[in-house]
Amino acid sequence: MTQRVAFELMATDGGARTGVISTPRGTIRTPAFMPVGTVATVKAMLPESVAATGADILLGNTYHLMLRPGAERIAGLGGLHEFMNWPGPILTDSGGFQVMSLAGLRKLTEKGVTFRSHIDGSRHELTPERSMEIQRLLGSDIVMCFDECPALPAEETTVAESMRLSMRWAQRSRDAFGDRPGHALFGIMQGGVTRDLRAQSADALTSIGFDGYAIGGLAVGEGQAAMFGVLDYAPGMLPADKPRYLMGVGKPDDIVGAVKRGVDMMDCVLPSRSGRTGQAWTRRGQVNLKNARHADDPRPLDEDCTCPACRGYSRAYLHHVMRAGEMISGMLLTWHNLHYYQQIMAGMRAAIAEGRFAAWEADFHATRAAGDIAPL
RNA sequence: GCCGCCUUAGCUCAGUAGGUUAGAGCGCUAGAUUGUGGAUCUAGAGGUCCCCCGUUCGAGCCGGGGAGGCGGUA
Repeated sequence: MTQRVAFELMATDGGARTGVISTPRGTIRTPAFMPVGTVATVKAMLPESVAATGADILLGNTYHLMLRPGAERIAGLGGLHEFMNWPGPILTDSGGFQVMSLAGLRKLTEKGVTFRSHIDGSRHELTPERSMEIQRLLGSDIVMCFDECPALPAEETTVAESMRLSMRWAQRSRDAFGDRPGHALFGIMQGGVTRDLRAQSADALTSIGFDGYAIGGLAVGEGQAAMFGVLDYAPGMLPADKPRYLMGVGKPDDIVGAVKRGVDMMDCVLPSRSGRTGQAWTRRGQVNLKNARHADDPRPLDEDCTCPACRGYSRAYLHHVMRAGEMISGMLLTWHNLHYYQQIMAGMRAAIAEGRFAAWEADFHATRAAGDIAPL
């Protein structure tokens, strides 16, 4: 396991890029969508099923796994890959985002964050050093720096101070991570929707030096137009020879727009969470299977989709099991959504490689604009 | 037959010293969800307050009669 994590850029088409990230645990085709497996499970899915959708890499989460079952316990059981039966690459989020979104009574200092668990109220401390240790114990292949992610909109001075703190934490993360062949450390750009702050953040990160660079602090309330506004310049501020990871994004059209602007990796809870709440994402846009109009519809969700939900079940059945709260509803729709997301990624990779991304994107939008199939 | 209790939204039920437009939970119809709490939030539709008569300026509420339900009893 002395092979280094490396990124090879294969082709570009406009701003869009395609390539391969190689790791000792396998290769990651980019642009890549990473299903989220927060607590050592992609909810409602077996790992082999997630792989069958076309996913090369999963996300795990420092915050959730440190609280339950505990990083030391997972290390004692052979690491996260062994523990959850996913042999491929895993990227772990550092916990900064969850401290913002979940923890109660958190206290932020230069050193790190003290907070109370959302599970049992117990007190914990997370610092860049501890986050690096937890991600090492988990055996993460791609480790994320510990950062702070402010919600938008926020005062520019607040965003600036937060960004500078995250940059100091990035240096401490880099120092604590050390040199670990076979494992990568990604820095996280912050700076909200202010170009100058994004530039300062990019400069800080590139002077430290990372194996890849994430764009954080987006899709947190600013809206797609503002997000695309940042993505029009942010990827270009990062080294072209390293992967660029847009964190937490997004809806299918967010993903396409991000790849168009030079993003190589993304993750989002949306396909899996939506799958459990009845929202399907298809070529034709968003379809809510809980809606009454599907109750008598014998047609598949998408007749051209090859996922198990579309091959074997009617809209009426998906509607029924979703309304009845049956577990298979979350399984089928999650599978479909993850499958569709990976189809988008595969389509973009092929189009970029062949220099026809613009045509692919036009078709993507035209198919969506036509809308869902007509009600019976 | 007699006695008691009950009848308010699709369901289960609140609601009176008699006072604008009668409420809740669930369900239903929709919406939101972006580095996952299988979480949560938002909005909407829906009523002959069992029926009739009366008292009253005014009745879901008070009086009389009737209908239906549940329980007890002969």
